[in-house]
Amino acid sequence: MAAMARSDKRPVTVHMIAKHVSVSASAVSTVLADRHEERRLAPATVERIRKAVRDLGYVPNVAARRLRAHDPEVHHIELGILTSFEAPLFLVSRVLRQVQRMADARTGPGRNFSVSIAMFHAGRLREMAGLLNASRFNGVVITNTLPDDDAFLAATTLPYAVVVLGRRLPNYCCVLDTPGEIGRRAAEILLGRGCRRPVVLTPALLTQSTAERAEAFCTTVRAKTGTDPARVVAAGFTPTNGAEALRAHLGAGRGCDGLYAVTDGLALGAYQAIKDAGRKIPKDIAVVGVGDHEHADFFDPPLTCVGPSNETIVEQIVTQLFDLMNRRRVKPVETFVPPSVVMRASA
Amino acid sequence: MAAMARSDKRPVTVHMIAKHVSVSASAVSTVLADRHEERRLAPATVERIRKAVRDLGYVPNVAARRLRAHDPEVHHIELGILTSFEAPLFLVSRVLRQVQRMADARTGPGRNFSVSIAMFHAGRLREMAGLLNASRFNGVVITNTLPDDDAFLAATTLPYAVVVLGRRLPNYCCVLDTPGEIGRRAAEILLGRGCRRPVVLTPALLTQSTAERAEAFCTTVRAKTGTDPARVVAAGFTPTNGAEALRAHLGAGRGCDGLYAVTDGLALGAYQAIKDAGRKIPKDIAVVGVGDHEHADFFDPPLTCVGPSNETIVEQIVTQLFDLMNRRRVKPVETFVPPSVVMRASA
DNA sequence: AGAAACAGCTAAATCCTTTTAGCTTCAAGC
DNA sequence: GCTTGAAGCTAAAAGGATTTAGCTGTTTCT
Repeated sequence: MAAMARSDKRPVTVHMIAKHVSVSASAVSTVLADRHEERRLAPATVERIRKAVRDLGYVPNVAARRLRAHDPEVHHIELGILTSFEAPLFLVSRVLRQVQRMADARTGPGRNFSVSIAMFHAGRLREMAGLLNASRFNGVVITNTLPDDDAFLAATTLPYAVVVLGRRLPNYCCVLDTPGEIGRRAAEILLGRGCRRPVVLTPALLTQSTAERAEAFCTTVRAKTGTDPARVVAAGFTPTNGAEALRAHLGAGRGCDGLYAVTDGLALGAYQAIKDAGRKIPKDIAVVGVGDHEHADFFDPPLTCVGPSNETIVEQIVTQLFDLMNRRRVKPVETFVPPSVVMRASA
Repeated sequence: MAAMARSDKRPVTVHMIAKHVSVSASAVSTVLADRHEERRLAPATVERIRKAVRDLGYVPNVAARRLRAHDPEVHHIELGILTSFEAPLFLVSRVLRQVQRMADARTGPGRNFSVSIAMFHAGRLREMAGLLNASRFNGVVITNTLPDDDAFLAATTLPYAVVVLGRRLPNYCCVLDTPGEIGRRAAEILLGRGCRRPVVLTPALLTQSTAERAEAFCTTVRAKTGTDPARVVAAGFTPTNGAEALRAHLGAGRGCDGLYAVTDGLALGAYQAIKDAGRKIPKDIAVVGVGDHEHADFFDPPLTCVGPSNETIVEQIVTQLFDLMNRRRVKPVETFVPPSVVMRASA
């Protein structure tokens, strides 16, 4: 039966079931909604329909249901946060909560919102259903894209409200931290503590933001000390990757008295490697992260962060998204948010 | 203008714009899709339409677009993970990834899936748009519900594929850890280490699962030692809440040589309170968590966990969800997954 | 002058479901 | 024999947007 459904050319519709059982579409719909009692369908008919529904493998078309079911007096607005599967959800969930808050404030009779998170495979944003023909969302926030996705976006202007978080793309409203600032401040903190052998820890696959942080860090260190910092490259961006990479570096006896990790996941792994090597944070090695981990404050010792200032970023994103939807803003703008520095015990 | 749009009775449709400008709906649609060049609309007309679109505050109806835009040869299936805003996303994102993996495996010509996370305000699941009339999802996984939501679900059988994670509801397929097991094992570990004054740390607002963990823990301790463990209640479930609650307990001089935290967020906060009090983990106070935190392995010391075994749970959920959608399973079943124990350094 | 090309637009069909109003047939009641 | 009621079903409209085919004038070419 299942195989039969699989091999069918077209999706099964209510009409096809109706034809198959020789009844009307209305009868089928009635059964699907479990309202055959109140509408007095004969039990035998109900059974025949049920069987056909099962045998043909019917799956309702939600778009059609929605169109039909919705109250024509109310406006239903669909918002999405688009992020890659591979990325952590911390910032995303903050954005979601804030979007929801603004949506709730505008919800009333005649207007309501649905906010959801949809994920794409990193580098394959273009394959996401309904993106191009605007048939899924009234407005989206896009984040955690890879270079391929950026290229796709740059080449296609999506015909609805789009705010891009953390990337610069000329044809969209973009919100991101002030270029170069984060890496520079991180370098200043480490050098300010007297670090002589700073190290930067990055994942192998750099995004626009991580690349820029590393770059600015190196540039600043070079400018102030004349030499480039060591670069330690982790296989991925999990704590495990970070721990392995740093362990290898420390194990090889190469010096390190200050570490800048371009994501907090890596910093967390670095903590473990540093402690395993018998070094103290911050006495032997000072550590600076970026504040993209929910619990940076509960690291041991608490992690000093130079990073995007999340409240401001989220606020900007949401304001722009709603402005775009109201057509109050027309031209794309780039918004740079200065980094926030949170000094804690690790540096 | 915006005010005007706000006060309108009904949502603005393409037809309303058309009437307003005295052109046909086709013309308006053409302009909305930015295809007026290829379809040779007069620039003046385009401008008039554009102005009306702005003035009337048109927002497209995505359900209608989707119905029209979709390729009738392909079946589009919409899956959702429904969770509350307040809950952490760790397990949710694992479920999502696994659902997506199974969906990808079944995607082909003629069949594709969208998976998304939708959030509800804790206790107000019933207000989620499209839940009741099945006009939003073909199948959902529901989790992180509060008692009010559970009551709502128990009273309403949603007419599509639903799997409930972490709760027992008679009318749905439920997947959850074996009742009582987690708390019991946690107690055994602490008592096995010779703890005499075990403490259980819980949030003030208990869910089915947290309540049960605490209960089973207490029962086991009572059975083996004759006395109930101390109960420390945190205001919420963040690390900060946990730290505050435990600090108060330790500060008051009440004893504690073993701690069971019913969520890892609380355990993380507890670590801080314990260290601040100058006590060592696990020497002075052993700690057991539940493994719902992504990085329990990178706590310092790594957190010993007795908790749901996530791979198994996620696998069960996804299997059942797809079975339900294929109508291969009809009756609701309860699936209990035995807890997994991960001994690390904290106990 | 007549044919062809073009500019600028519209009518109607289509996507899939659900619901409303109402049609047929048969049985019971007067 | 005629009305009434119920049982069991159907036809058709509606929901909003998009697209296809095609219509009406005007201009250009021969």
